[in-house]
Amino acid sequence: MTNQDIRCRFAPSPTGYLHVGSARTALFNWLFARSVGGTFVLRIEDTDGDRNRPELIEVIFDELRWLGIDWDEGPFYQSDARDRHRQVVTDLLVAGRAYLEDSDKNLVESTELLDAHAVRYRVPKDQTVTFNDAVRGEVSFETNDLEDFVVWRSNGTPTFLLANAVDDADMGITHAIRGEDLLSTTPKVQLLMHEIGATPPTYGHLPLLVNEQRKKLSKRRDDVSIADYRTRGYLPEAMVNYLALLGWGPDDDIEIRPIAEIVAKFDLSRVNKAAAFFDLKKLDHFSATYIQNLATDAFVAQAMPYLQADDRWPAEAVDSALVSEFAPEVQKRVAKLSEVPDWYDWIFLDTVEIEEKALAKGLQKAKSADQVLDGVIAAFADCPWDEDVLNQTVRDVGDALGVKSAGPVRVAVTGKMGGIPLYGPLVRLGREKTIDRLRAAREYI
RNA sequence: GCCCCGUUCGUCUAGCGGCCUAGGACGCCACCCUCUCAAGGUGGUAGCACGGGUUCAAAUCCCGUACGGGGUACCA
Repeated sequence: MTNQDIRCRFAPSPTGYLHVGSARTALFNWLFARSVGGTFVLRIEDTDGDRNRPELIEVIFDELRWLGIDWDEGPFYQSDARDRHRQVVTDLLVAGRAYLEDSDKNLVESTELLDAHAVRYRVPKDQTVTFNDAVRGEVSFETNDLEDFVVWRSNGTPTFLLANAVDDADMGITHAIRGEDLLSTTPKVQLLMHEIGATPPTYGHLPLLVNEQRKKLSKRRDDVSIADYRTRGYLPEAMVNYLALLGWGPDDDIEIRPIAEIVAKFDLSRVNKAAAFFDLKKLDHFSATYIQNLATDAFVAQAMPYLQADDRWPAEAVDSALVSEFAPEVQKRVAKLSEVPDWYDWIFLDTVEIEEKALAKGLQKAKSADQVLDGVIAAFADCPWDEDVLNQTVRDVGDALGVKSAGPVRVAVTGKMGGIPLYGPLVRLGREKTIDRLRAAREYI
């Protein structure tokens, strides 16, 4: 088999939104396929009729595309192979390799029986199922530890075990890369594959992604929806880069790098075996770095929707030229796009509300803040409205009083203790609004 | 309970018998820069779970113990 013959797949079941664990599995399959020049197949495992939510299928595709994970074949739907699955179960029953649950009949005398009875596979005794896992090495199970498992539900649908085995065989999948939570289902699936005369693919079980409690990430408990990260304005490149480093690391210690390099470096056999904690702090660092490296225009284009959607001001109030002017300063300060508006708010707002701690620390407790504001108000009344002049003017007022003067001014004008450099935006804000804010703040002291 | 898997700084990882008095990154701390907050720069903090082997030599190989996790559904 050459690398071009390698076929792997991502096979999600549409029972929920795409979450980071699934996305990581999809990514590793994709990285593996791309790194060896093989084929990446997308298959939707929609056999569980009750828990299926068809409306989520498109959403899953959309999230994959957003992440830049493209597929070469598919999407295929497991439900389309229903007849094939039914035939396999029937063959198993006829051959005596499986039996109907809650029924005396050993054979399928009428196919209707398959709509009312579950079917269990007759697990052979005294066998050892051994396979060479691409990431964990040799793993083996005794069939005597396996119960006769259900391959067909009484509602007339195949279970994951059967559908997965049949589909992987029929689609010529050579490598099944999936989460470690599926490791113990492997012997069952392999047994079924042998029953239908197929050669099982090479399995590669990825270490689980876990939370602080070291438990498998769960949709209920943990914050794991890819869609949520997207909404919050994480860049997909950062997300993918970070995800690629969970359970794997390049040998040259370079972490933040283009996906093409990751593809070139990726090696399935070097994937780790131990569970990995999904660390939001590190993701933020990756995202911040990617945002910082964005060209100004690209950053502005991506940030505009977040600015326009902010309900503190009308969308029309967001002037892209103005956004652009201070973009480089904002880029250095955000980890995700949803944080952007808070760095610009004081520029778009007519009046600002002074934050509680800024009021206390920056104004009321600041030394001579009242005199600073009085001095600046007076000086700003007729000085040239220029960045350098404003800067120097505030300094002079402070020097005359022997205190640091920029703090109170910043709090008065922006309502916050910290922010992007003050004087450039002040020029754009204008003399009138600036002085109004200084006067308003003066009242609080 | 039973089966399976795992264990390098707090976290993600490099390491695949000598290059390791264990490297990088995030975080944290300090300093520099600075109108603030950041960014950036510099430095620091902290780890091979434990016990036995094998070997001239072990983070790396083997066995055991402890701890953690996954599975044990007519979910996947």
